[in-house]
Amino acid sequence: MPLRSGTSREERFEERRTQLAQAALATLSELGFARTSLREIAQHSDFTHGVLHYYFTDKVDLISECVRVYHQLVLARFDEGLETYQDLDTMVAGVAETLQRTITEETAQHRLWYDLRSHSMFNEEIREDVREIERTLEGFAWRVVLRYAELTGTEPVLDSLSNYRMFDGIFYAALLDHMAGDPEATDRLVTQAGWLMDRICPQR
Amino acid sequence: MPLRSGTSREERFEERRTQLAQAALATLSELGFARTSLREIAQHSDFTHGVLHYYFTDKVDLISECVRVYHQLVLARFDEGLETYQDLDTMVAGVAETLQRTITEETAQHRLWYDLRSHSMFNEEIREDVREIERTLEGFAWRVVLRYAELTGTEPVLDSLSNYRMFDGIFYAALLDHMAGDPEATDRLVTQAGWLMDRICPQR
DNA sequence: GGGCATGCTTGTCATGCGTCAAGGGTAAGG
DNA sequence: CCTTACCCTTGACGCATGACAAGCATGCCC
Repeated sequence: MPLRSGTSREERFEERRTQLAQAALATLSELGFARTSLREIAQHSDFTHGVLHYYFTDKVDLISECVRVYHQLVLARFDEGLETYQDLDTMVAGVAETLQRTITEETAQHRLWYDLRSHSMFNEEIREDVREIERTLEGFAWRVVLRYAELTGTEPVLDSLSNYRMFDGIFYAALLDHMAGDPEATDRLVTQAGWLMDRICPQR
Repeated sequence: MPLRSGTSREERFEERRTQLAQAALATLSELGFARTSLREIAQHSDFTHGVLHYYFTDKVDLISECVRVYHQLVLARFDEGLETYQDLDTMVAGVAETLQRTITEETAQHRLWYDLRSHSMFNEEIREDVREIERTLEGFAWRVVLRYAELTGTEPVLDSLSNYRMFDGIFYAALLDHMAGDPEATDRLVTQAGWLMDRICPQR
């Protein structure tokens, strides 16, 4: 009966849902939204396509769960220490390295996110989930800026939302360039981010 | 035989292709990429689905033509006079008004563009077409900045590509917000654009 | 150890897709 | 007036999809 004793039925149910959503995420990030079918998802997991209908009422339900699981991943990834940066040089180098690495190594995940956000333009059912993730990203971007301001002894002259939007703009662009094979994409991103940061936290 | 006498076979062929691509664009901007089928496109035109295969070898051929037609539309729209702005106040007001209007009135077309760009992440065949359009947009954004610099007697301190990417970032964000029902989306865009512009063309 | 709920598989259904072939209507040219 | 070339419609195909129902296996409980 239970896969793991000591857990209730509901817990096990939720656990499986999460597992399946994770498998679905892997497929989505490879093939993109448009090409991903339920059978394709099942094939990339240890199950068959029928099980998806046991755990999800329909495809939209699955996708929504995927978005929520993705959100958790985003949260987990960005938890890592901003406070470890004790001086400006370390932070600048660290952020630059992180940007470069995440663009080149986590390309598929970022691509999935932007694909998802695009689909929220046409699919109202996932729109709220997407905005929730955006709020998380906005919060993260803001914490970076605040730390930078702290280390430079300055004050941000831009609001949190605008700040996020501008950084998101250059990040998305760098991702697109990188995927198109542009070798200078990440360097350009770092330069642009530095430029922006200095304008958001101007030295007196 | 000919729809219009005085035109060659090739010309008429190209003309029909363009017409059909325009009809396809209308459908795409309404339903989005994922939901648009050839039958759906035909149903929104004066023809039946079979004709699409007479004028296009396959679906990718159609989409490519759509992107090219869209590009022409973009070019046409942005041709309107930047040089009519004779002083700074007129320009600021004019650009602000244009931004507000295009977001609220041409929502579907912008949405289509970002949908298209997203799909270029997974569909390599349209990637080059998309980049071509981006170059056009970049050029337009740069001309706006140059005109602004001229009227303020300043010099841009950012390169053309970075400039485009940042403006595109806030524009895309405003579009998403507007579609999500946020009534302040366009006002925020104008504010952000002003902030950015002043940093790109700083007063000495 | 028989009964039974749970978890997963298998097979099937209708639908809609891209593609294509065959054919009809129409107007120009002999 | 008849032929011919062109443009478009119709209908059909093979296939993939989301959804679902029936059934099988597993392991707990009485």
